[in-house]
Amino acid sequence: MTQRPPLPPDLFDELCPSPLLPFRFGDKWASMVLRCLDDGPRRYSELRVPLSRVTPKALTQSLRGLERNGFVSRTVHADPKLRVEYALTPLGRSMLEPLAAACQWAAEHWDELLDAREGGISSIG
Amino acid sequence: MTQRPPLPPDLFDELCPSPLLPFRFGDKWASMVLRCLDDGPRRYSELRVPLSRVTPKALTQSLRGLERNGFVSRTVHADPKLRVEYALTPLGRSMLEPLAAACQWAAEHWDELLDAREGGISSIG
DNA sequence: AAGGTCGGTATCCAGCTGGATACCAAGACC
DNA sequence: GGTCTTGGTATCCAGCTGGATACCGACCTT
Repeated sequence: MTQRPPLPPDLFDELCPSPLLPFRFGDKWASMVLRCLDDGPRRYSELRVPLSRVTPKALTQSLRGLERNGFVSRTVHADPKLRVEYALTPLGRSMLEPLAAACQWAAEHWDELLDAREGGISSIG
Repeated sequence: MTQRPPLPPDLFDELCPSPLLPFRFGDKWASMVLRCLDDGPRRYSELRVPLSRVTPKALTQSLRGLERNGFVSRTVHADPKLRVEYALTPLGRSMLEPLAAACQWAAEHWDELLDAREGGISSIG
C-alpha cells in the first residue's frame, strides 16, 4: 500500500526554487513541507529525510503552524506501533494551485530574478 | 495628466486581505506597496497616505528591497522641484498575476481560513 | 525671516525567528 | 538488559524585523 516512491533524499539538492522565491508561504519551511505532502500522507521521520537541514524543532514548529491554520492534518495511529501521519487537508491541497502558479512564474522569470539581485541570494528581502 | 484617482486614504480601512494572507511577498508591506503602484507611478508622499500606519523608515526599507530585487524602479526628477517617483518594472508587473491568483484563492477560502485559525489573526504563522 | 512640504536618515530597542545542542519516554528488537 | 527507532521537547542564544521617535537639508511659500 505504501508503494508510493519515497521522498527524495534531499530537497535542497534539486533545483528547488522555493527557498529563493520572493514569495513566502507560512514560515520558512512551510512550502517545502507542503510539497512533500503533495502525493500523500507522510510520517514525521519520512519528512525529516528530504528536509535533513531542518532541525526537528523547526520541522515540528512548521507542521504545528500548518496544522493550526488548517492546511495539514495530524493523525496518530497506535495500530501495531506508534505512527504519526501528516496529510494535506482539502484547504491545503487547494492552496497548492496558487503556490504552483507562483513557482511557475518564478521559473519563467528566473534569469531576471537572478540578474536583479546582483549576486545576493536573499529569499525575501 | 495626473488625472488618475488618488490612492485611497487608508488601505487598512478596506477589507484588504493581504496582511491576513498566509502568503507573503517580500517584506511585511511589499505586497501593499505593489498594489498601490498598480495603476501608475506614485511619489513617496503619495504612498505614505494609504500606508499611514507604516513608518517612513519601514516604507523606505520596503521600497529599497523591491528596487533591489527589480520589482520597482525609483526615478528622481529635479524638474521644477524635487520629485521622486516609484513605478512597477515589467518584472514587478508580471508578478502581480500570481499575487492576484493568491489573493483570489484567499478570497474564495476566506471562511475556511478564518475558521481554521480559531480567532487568532496571525498573518504568517 | 518663518514655516511648510518633500524625501528621507539616525538611533534605539523589544520581540520574534530560527539554529544548535541536548535530552526524553514508549515501544520494538536483539 | 541494552540498544534502536519514533516523535518529538527543553534550553539557550545570535541575529533579524520592524516599531517609535527624533531629526535633517533643500526647496517653496508667505
